[in-house]
Amino acid sequence: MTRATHRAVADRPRDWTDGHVERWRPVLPQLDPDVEGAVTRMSKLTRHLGRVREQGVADYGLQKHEFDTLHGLAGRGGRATPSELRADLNLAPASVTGRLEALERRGFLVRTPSSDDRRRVDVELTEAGRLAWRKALDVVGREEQRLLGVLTPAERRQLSDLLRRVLLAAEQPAPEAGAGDGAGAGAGAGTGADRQEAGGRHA
Amino acid sequence: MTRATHRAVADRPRDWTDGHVERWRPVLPQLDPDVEGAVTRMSKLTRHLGRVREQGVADYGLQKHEFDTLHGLAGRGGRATPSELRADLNLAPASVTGRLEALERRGFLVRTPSSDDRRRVDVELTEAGRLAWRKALDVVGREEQRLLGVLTPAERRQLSDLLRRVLLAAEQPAPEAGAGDGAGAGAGAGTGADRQEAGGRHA
DNA sequence: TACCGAAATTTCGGCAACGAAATATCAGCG
DNA sequence: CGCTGATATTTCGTTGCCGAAATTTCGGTA
Repeated sequence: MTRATHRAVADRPRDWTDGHVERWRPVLPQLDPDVEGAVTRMSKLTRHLGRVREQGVADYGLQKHEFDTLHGLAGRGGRATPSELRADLNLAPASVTGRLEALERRGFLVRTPSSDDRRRVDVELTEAGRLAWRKALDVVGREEQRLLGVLTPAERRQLSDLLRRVLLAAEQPAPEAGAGDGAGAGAGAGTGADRQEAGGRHA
Repeated sequence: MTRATHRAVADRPRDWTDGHVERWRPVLPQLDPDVEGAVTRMSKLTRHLGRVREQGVADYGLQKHEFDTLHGLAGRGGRATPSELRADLNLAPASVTGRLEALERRGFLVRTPSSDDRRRVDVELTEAGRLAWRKALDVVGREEQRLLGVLTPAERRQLSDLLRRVLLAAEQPAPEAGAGDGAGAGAGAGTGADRQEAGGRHA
């Protein structure tokens, strides 16, 4: 694909990540720029969206994590167990408790012990909760749409498909290091750098 | 590798996100599955890599955020100012101070007031720091390589390119809500769900 | 019925990140 | 030279998240 059938690489506009990867080149030449670039961009984008959510949602008296919790709950139809939320929101169990407690105090949801299985708790969105969620919803979605909107529908599909394949690999247990060990690997050292929680505020 | 690029949609293996998006469908039908899918997957992948970094790096006596800091420093050739690190790692200024202090105590870096501009501080990687970074490096890169390795080089390039276009949009100030406003938007509500970064903790 | 391992949720202790304000220094200008 | 606004970094106080342990309940088995 070095074929350069279309536009020369140099002509394309560069984003922050291009510069970032370039700075790394001399330090770790064996690093694959596309692996590095893709991973870094995903991190930055995730971060960026998080920040937007934080700000946009603030106008409705919510914090990002509060909105996310309500959102996760709404996604389950307004009813869920802490365990389901824990999975959807990708949190430690202890964190779920904290979030639910705060939201319950604000009257956005109710927790009731499940009669069916008394280890469980049923979490349910209240009318106030659904309303708060609803109002903040558009703001959040608008940014995702604005960003992903620069791609054609076909390209979005393509992006999503590529990512699915990567994620399927991620969902597999990982083959235990041992093997190649330190030496070989050669892999692109994970830029860890900006990635990680640091990630995304733009520019 | 991975030759089977095409295959009926129905035949393709499903990842966690497929189920997630599917659950959302009835709640927000106007949501674009590909926007939602892509965003969710990026978030999950970022999260996953963070987790791997956390674990892998632990074998070398480092925590994710410590490694990331050393990594960012190494990426600048071993010398940088707190401000540069703040930008690369995308942290609040206060967080940088905390990280540097901890790493300095461990002898992985040194901070010295810049003689040139006395507001500044020069941060420099020590030999011990570079060594710790170096040893943990392979572990981290291996996972990125494993995951992105399921794509062909051309596909990786494609992924990186698609993301660059999205990020370029993100790097632009955002067009101030007001405009189209509420109505349209319809966009895919930010699944907020698992997205959002918790912030890493130690091993 | 009594017991045992597994599962769901909460409590506890500690840590890192953040926002805001403080401190020190620089650069420009009358 | 001394004032003013901007920049770099640190300090302070708060908060959410996490890991581990505790608690309660379930499901199966003798």
